[in-house]
Amino acid sequence: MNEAVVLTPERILEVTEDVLRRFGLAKATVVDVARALDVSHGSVYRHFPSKASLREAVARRWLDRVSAPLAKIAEGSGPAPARLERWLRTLCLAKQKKVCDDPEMFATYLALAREACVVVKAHREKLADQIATILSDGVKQGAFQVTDIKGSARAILDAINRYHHPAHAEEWKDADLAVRFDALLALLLKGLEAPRKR
Amino acid sequence: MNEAVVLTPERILEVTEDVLRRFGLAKATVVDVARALDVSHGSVYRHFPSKASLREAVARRWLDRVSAPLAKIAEGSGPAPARLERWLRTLCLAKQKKVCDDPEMFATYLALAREACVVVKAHREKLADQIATILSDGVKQGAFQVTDIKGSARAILDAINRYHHPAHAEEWKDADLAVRFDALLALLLKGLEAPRKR
DNA sequence: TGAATGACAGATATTGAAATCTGTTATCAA
DNA sequence: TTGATAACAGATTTCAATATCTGTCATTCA
Repeated sequence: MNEAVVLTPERILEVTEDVLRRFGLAKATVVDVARALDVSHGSVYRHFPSKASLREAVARRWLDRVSAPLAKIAEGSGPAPARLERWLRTLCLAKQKKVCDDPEMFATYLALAREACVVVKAHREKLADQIATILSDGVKQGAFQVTDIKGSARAILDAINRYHHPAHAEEWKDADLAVRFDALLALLLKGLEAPRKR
Repeated sequence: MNEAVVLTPERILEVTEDVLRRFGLAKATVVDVARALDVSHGSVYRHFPSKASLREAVARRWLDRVSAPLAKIAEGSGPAPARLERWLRTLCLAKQKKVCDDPEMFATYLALAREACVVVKAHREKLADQIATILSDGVKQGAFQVTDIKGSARAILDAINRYHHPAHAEEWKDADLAVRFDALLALLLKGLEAPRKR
């Protein structure tokens, strides 16, 4: 089964993800990971200086799966308003999907978010950068009137906080979620809109 | 000390608040409350059917102290945009102040919010109603262009979620809080703004 | 020589018994 | 008759002993 496979950080991350999915964050141990890799637990520490940093690396890798497809939308072409709307909807749907599809990894993300972990902050900053790309295009297209691109990008991300931050995941089951989200998007897009040339 | 004072629900709520502040939510018991009232713990159950409902009643009373001053602003007069801004700022400042001034009661509020407690939902609904009052005035004044008053009120409350929801209290210490909040308010107010008559 | 192991110490989690809490009610006293 | 108590049962928490985990490092092996 476990043949002479070279132990790599990537391999450790894969297996750690599996262990987290199986046991949950609270019960998963470095010893579990080592056992699954058929190595001593000391070997894991050659690649990750602590259990906490292993946990962060796994979360970072997992969150990158959320932000990578969004980057494609952000860097796309076409009218900026439609692109921003698509980006925002995609982000929130992706997070909503993760709750159902990958509950234990999502719980890890929630735990890290509660700890104000740098990985979650970096993820948020990456998302804001993507929004800023779209805003910048929108200004060039004359579709958006935005003076502070980065500040507005962050404001938008804050504004939809309730729809993508893991602390609010339970609320994503509310029957009126879509209606409320639509109303918020409409308000934000209107706030970004450049005056119509008449 | 404890003379023949009639045991009333109001009195129980006051003392429960004191017990919560002293011991914190996790350690405070009905027996503690009864002891502080110099009655048997069974007596508390004559007025509140369970520990949970006592906890909720205390939280409701405490949250009413947040929403009551806001109602005064909402029902005030003057230009709706300025009033809405003042209302939003007052809400967020009040919550920020509670974290420092009343940490144990705030922690109780956080715990209830995490449980999707009806008290917290009612609080949120009350806040949205107050925003709707201001929006309605703004529409009458020709300052706001809003088609769905209630929906927009909820959208606004969602938009500032990161600045008033207890789950985000740790983030209220961020150095850039004020700048980010300002940017968000500007965006929201612009989104509400009626077209200028030219 | 670089990677892995296994032993180790201190930290943390688990466990089962004991203590305490929550909610209830028969009884008592005013 | 109403409000309070104290006793009770089942549920939950606490506690101290034990087990396990985290992180480290001397030793071994390929």
